[in-house]
Amino acid sequence: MKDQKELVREINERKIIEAAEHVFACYGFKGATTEKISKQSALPKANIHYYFKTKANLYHQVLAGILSEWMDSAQAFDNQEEPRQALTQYVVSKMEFSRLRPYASKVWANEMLHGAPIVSEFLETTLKNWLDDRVEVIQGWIDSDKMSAVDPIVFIYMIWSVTQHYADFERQMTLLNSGKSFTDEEYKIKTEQVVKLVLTSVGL
Amino acid sequence: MKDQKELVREINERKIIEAAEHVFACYGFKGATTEKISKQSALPKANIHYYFKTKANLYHQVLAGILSEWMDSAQAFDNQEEPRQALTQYVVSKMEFSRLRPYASKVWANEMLHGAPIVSEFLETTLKNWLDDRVEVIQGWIDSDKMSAVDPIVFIYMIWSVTQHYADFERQMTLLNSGKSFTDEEYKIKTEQVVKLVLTSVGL
DNA sequence: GTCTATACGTTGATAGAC
DNA sequence: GTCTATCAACGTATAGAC
Repeated sequence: MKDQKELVREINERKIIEAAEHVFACYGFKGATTEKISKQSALPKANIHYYFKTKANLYHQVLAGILSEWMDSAQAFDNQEEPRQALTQYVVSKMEFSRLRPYASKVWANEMLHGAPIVSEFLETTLKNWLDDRVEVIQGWIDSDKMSAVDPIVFIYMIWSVTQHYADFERQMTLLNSGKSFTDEEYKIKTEQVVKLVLTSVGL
Repeated sequence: MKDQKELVREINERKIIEAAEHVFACYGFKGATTEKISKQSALPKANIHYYFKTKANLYHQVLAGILSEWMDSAQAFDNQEEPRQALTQYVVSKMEFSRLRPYASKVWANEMLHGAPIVSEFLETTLKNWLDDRVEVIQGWIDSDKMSAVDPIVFIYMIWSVTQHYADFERQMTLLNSGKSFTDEEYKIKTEQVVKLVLTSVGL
């Protein structure tokens, strides 16, 4: 049984990581101050350093959490054998991630924009392996005439970009929508449209 | 005829804006320091302030330049009457922009990620008008059965995201390509693939 | 117009009382 | 483990010599 202090530590670390993800997403690594994170988490600034030692370390841990979630949602691709079902499920899962975890997506985008200094290794190993495998699966579908012949990499990048756009460029979309965010119902329809475009683009 | 000093001013301002675009793209607004910009432009730090007064003002001017280029490339959409030609030209033009001006695209993406504090007004007015007009054009094509019935907005967002991805996520693509950037020839092929996917997605 | 030296504010991090 | 007070480093901006 966990003692009191351990429990407090867990709760506070979670609070801080959530707050940090929010602040890093909104201001970037440099623009995010430990004071902003402390206010967002409703915890004193010194506690941020007590729990995470440095801002850089906190950022690392935020990214680690995002990577682990990213890999989870990547599994949606493999739950189905047929391209139509697999791609639908994957796109829907990516769109849900953008809807539910926009800050995570933005932190990720920010890290990429600025040269991926922290997650380079993950990209070169885990993600590259995942991508290579998925390219093979797609190539298999193409070879057995289940979808049209396209460059699988270009196709996957299209799925990533179009789905992540709904998180990363949320602000642009809202401003172009007369300042109104999409309702859940609207977002559901947008998701269906995205699925349709993606499937149609490869003849499904 | 311009005198010597005016010429020097023009040349230096251009140098600084180019350097600033590069540095803002790589480090974000906060992460970009006037010292980095001064080194990148090979001009003393004090001159940055002499020409642009504040870092914020310099950032404004960098964004203004990007907006103006953005509107130029937007015209590619209107050079053709038929959807196939218009969309092809537009996608190619967006892909070229990502290839030739990756830093501009990244500064833009960064501004969006962090809530578009500077360009909100442009988005709500100029860009919103442009978008509304293009939505009408696309709806016209749909109504006259020249392309399949899709949500024009979702479709345009797809074009934006997939083309801009090649600039903003350049680093991710390079790392997933065994550390090698795309050659001009490879990029040309990728562009053709993107055009094909976009056209096919709406039945063209 | 150019550039060195510096003032001032901000921020990451810690010491030390509780 | 919590939190206030404070330091040291950095970065923007400017003053003033050339």
